[in-house]
This record gives sequence, C-alpha cells and structure tokens, in this order.
Amino acid sequence: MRNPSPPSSSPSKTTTTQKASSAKTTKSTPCCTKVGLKRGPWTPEEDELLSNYIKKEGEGRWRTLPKRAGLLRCGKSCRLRWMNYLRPSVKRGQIAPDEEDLILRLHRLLGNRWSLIAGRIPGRTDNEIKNYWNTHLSKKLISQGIDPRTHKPLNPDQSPTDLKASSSKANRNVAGTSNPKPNNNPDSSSLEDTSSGSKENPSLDHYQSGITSGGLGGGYGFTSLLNCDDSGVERGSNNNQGLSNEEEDDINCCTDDVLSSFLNSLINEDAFASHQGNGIGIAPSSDPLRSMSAASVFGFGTSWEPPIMSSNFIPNDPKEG
DNA sequence: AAGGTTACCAACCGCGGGTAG
DNA sequence: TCTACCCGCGGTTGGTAACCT
Repeated sequence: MRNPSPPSSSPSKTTTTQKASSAKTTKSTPCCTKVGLKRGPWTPEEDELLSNYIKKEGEGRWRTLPKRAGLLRCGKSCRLRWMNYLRPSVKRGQIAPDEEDLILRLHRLLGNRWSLIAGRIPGRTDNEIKNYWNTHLSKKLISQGIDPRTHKPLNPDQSPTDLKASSSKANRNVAGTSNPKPNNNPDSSSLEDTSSGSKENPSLDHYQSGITSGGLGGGYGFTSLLNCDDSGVERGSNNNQGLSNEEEDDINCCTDDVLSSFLNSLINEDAFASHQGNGIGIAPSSDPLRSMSAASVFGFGTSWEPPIMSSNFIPNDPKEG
C-alpha cells in the first residue's frame, strides 16, 4: 500500500472538474457547482472537522453538513470522504484471500453492483471493492482467460500473451467503461462454464470450482433475479427470455430487502452446508428470513441449488445486527 | 540518475430513485 | 400530479508512488 492515508495538501485535481453539472438542470446539485468550495484531497484538519462533527451530530443532511461543520466542501464530497475513509467501521488494508474470493463470487452474481457487494463484506466500501476489482481481479481473470464482465471464458483463440498485452493500458477500459451496466448477465448458461479454471491462483480455483460444483446451476432465472435492480425492476434486457409473465412477476417482485435476506441465506446456508459436508443442508436459524431457503423466499420451487458463497467466510453484516 | 511507464486508489461527475411539499 | 431536492450509486479521472529502461 503506497499511500494508505492519502490526505494531502496537494492542489485540486484539475479545472475540468469545475465544469457545470449536466444539462439535467433540475437534478443538478447546487452544492457541487457552487464556486469557492474546496476540492481534491482532504487534509487531516478537514478529516478531523468532519469526523468530529459526525460523531457529535450523526450522519445525514449532507447538503447542509459542510456549512454546519465549518467545511468548505460540498456535501457529496463530505459524504464520500466519510463513507469511504473516515467511518470507524471502514477496514483498511489488504483484501484477504477469503474476501477476494467472496468478491469474485458476488460479482459473478451481481455484476458491478458494488454497493451490494460491499454490503456483504464487512468493513469494505463499494469504492474500495470497485477499485480492487478494476485493478486486481479483472486483470487476474483476464490473465486466466476469463471475461471479467461475464465470467465466461474469453475467446479461446486469443493467446494468453494477447490477453496480457491487451490488459495493461487497456485496464482502465476493463475497469469501468466496458461495463456500463451491471453485468446483469452472467446468463444462466454461463454458470455451467467450467473450462477455464485457474491453476495458478487457489482463490480463483476455489471460485471456479464453486461455480462449477455448487453454483447456482439449474435454478431457473436466479441470475435474472439478480439482474433486478434494487427496486425490483430488471435492468438487463435479455436475461429472462423464455420466462413466462408469472415468472417475470416473481422475479420483478424482488426487493433489496429480499435480495439482502437471500444473500444472507446463501451465506448462512453455505456455512451450514459446508459444516454438514453435503453442501445441500439448509441452515436452521432463529431468523425466519434467514431460515427460509431461497426457493421459499422467491417461490422458485425446488429448482434452487446450494449457494456459492465461500464457506470459510461468513460476513457478519453490522446492518443485520 | 533521469525519464518514461504502469499501478493504485481517492475523489469527482452525472444520473436515477425516493420523497416531501 | 408535479417539482425540487437529497441521497446514493456506478463510472471515470488524475495525482503520485513504484517500477522499468
């Protein structure tokens, strides 16, 4: 880690960031366009002001917070700084192998839904996970012939050298630009892709084998389910082909809470399953939601199969109490 | 040692959803 | 129902440390 605590007094990035917000004027946030606000890296003094204020007054009302806290920053900037860096629950430092494994698995399920992924990895922020994905994991997958967007094998004709060559400066593109919307599409068939496992990275091996063996295989539309956005509206355009209207209704009715519960159940059930050694068990739980199988949560009948979470990592989401 | 390139990551931007009035 | 505002998300940028030639 080169610069674990980046606050610096270096000048603001660039004037380009001073450009007015979008043409969507009704949505523009005045705090961001207001001149005279400080930009760029946070100083320790600013950090302290912000932390102290939030400790005293609590989070929220970001728009007015800077003024109240005596900061010359826009609310967005304050929120970001707090969320990604100052929050006490933020865990700094290396991503552990089990965390990496979980990120891989969750990304396969959720695509670039960084906040959802982060919600399952205690102490990690969406920004951190996104960065880690873009700088490490996507490259790793590419170098192993796996398309980081779809988690499918890349074109088998493409030699590893080509892959490597295209993955360096182009990494920036691998990062965000090439995946404008959540993967949304590890379509069901992709779940059976088993051909390109890693031999050099145990973590990825685990990742691949998890997909292969436990996976979400079989279950219809689970990936479609995960393509729902938080409000239950499916973002992907073509993942529910072949589903009946009722099936689509089932899928579209999912909410973030339900999804969250489902992810928890995946985690719990997997832990239980691995404990039982058969990979199929359903974890008993005092939490009714958690104790429900995904099938019962979503009415998927019996088509749902055991979870894919890493069995050695059981996040204890603070939100869940 | 110097200059160039790559890797990393904090911070910014634009947009969409939710909601109060 | 409409409008304005707030919040949060995902994509992108750019500064800088580390590495390479």
